[in-house]
Amino acid sequence: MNTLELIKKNLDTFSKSERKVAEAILASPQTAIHSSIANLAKIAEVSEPTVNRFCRRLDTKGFPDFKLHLAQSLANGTPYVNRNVNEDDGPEAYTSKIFESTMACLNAAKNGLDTNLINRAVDVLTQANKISFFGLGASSSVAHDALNKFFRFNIPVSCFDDIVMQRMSCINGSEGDVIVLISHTGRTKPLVEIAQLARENDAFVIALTAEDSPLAEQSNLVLSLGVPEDTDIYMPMSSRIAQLVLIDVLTTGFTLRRGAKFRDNLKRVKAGIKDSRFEKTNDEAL
Amino acid sequence: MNTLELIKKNLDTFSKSERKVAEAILASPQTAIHSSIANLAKIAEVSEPTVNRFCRRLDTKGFPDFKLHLAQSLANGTPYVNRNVNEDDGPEAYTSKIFESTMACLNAAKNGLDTNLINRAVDVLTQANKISFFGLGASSSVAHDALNKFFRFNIPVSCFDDIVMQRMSCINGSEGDVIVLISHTGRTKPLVEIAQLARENDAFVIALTAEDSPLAEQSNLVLSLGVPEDTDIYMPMSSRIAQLVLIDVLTTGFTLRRGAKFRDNLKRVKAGIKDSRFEKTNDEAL
DNA sequence: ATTCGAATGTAATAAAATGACATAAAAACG
DNA sequence: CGTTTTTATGTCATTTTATTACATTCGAAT
Repeated sequence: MNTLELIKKNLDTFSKSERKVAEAILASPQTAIHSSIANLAKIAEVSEPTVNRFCRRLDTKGFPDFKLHLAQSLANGTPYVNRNVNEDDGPEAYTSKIFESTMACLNAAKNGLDTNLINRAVDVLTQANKISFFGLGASSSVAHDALNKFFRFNIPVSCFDDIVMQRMSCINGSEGDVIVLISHTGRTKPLVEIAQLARENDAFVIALTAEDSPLAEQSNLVLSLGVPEDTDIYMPMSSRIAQLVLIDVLTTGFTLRRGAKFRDNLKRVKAGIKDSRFEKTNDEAL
Repeated sequence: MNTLELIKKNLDTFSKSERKVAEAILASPQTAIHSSIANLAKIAEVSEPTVNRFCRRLDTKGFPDFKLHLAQSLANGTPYVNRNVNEDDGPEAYTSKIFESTMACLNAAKNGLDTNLINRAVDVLTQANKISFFGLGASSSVAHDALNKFFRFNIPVSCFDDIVMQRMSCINGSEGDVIVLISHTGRTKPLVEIAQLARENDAFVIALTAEDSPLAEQSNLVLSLGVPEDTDIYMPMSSRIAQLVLIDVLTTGFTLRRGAKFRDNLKRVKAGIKDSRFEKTNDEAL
């Protein structure tokens, strides 16, 4: 855990002098990591061994080791705990807060992912006869994005954000079809019904959604992003970014699995859009 | 700059013994930060002052200071320099590489952004009579996403990924219209033409695109993400994520600017989708 | 009020880092 | 090709820094 947060959290478990040390560090972490133990002791108005004991209490080997941990926690982007945007933030402030919280969220998502499940999902996708991506509302753009990526593999792939089309597509389904359903909450009724319908028609259902949600229960394979969406007054932001990155991961896994043969396909698609470009075209998507 | 990368880059500027130190550190940075100077000297098979001199050469005050820098650079997500996916990566490997490179990319984007321009863009958006988001190909999902966000503000907003619709929409435009064009390269011909057309019809054109691109030249305001897209054989991934986060930033700026009054609107939209959900509905998007 | 135990500080010790100097290696020059 | 000069490296002494052992103080409990 972030050392700085750890200190903050344990403030009341410290003794009087140790708290002085804690406060001196919190007041200026940057000073702390560049001070000797003697210097920090003077700043905190305690003795040197007290500082040392403080460090040990935080599960470090001693003062130098503690400085290392602290330095790392300072480097970690989010120096202070609360990164929520508030009313009177200026452009500078809210821009970096949003970027930082998105990064933190991706980091959390990364750590919470089960790579075995990802591998399974890639397995299933590579063997699919046809792949469909469905999402509603905010998740529909994630589905579109997935379409845009998978379509380059030159395999049958579709994407609908219209519930009627989704239903029809499911009904016409058959074994070998893979349906990828995207929903952050996993509680969107129509989508849960789609999952049922798809399975009744022998399709394989992969869900990008929350664990233990109704949608998860109806799916064959669940890729959950343990992103505790900050239920602030704004809208789902980070969670969706994490979904997109997960799509990137699946796409990459797919590409690797299919091997060199399929990489040629990508090149062909890219070449195809080349002449709709101005010169100096470096080959990626529009 | 990242200390580890710095060492790697300057490998050939070091002297023979110093290179030994560099290699010992690169071989196991984790060991390095937990060693004393004596220990590291022994590992690298050099004398202690050599290690010290090595540290100074990297613009640090000495060995302890160097360890601090190194520790920070190790904490920064990208422990090793080359984070590109390669053929024989397993799920574990490519998953974390993609997440990490996305995070690194967001960090770069964050640092490269001009918050003054963001503020201007928010200004323009709040004063718009009508906002349109246009993108083609991979960027169309970004446009969709923007639509999904801005539509909640209860203002006239549209989004087309069809070039004909985009043209028509521009032709019907008038002063007070704001067109947001999204293109990573800024070299997609049709979109550049749209920019021209829009301006001829007195619309204000905001471009999310590369600096100094044809599209940038045709726009009133350019928000550029200095994301040097890794032109590997895969597809644009990180750059698009950065665009999405930028949309998040604009949305947030918009919300803050409009103040409390408009936040009620958001609540109403959320309430509106509530009954299409299963119980335990926490109010965010689908 | 007294005693016990925890918390803190003092001073000695050990460890680590740095500086000064000497030597060895390499480069430049005749 | 040898000599000189420069640069790089190592040895050893010094200083700084961290840690340990022990003494003292403070505060709570009896």
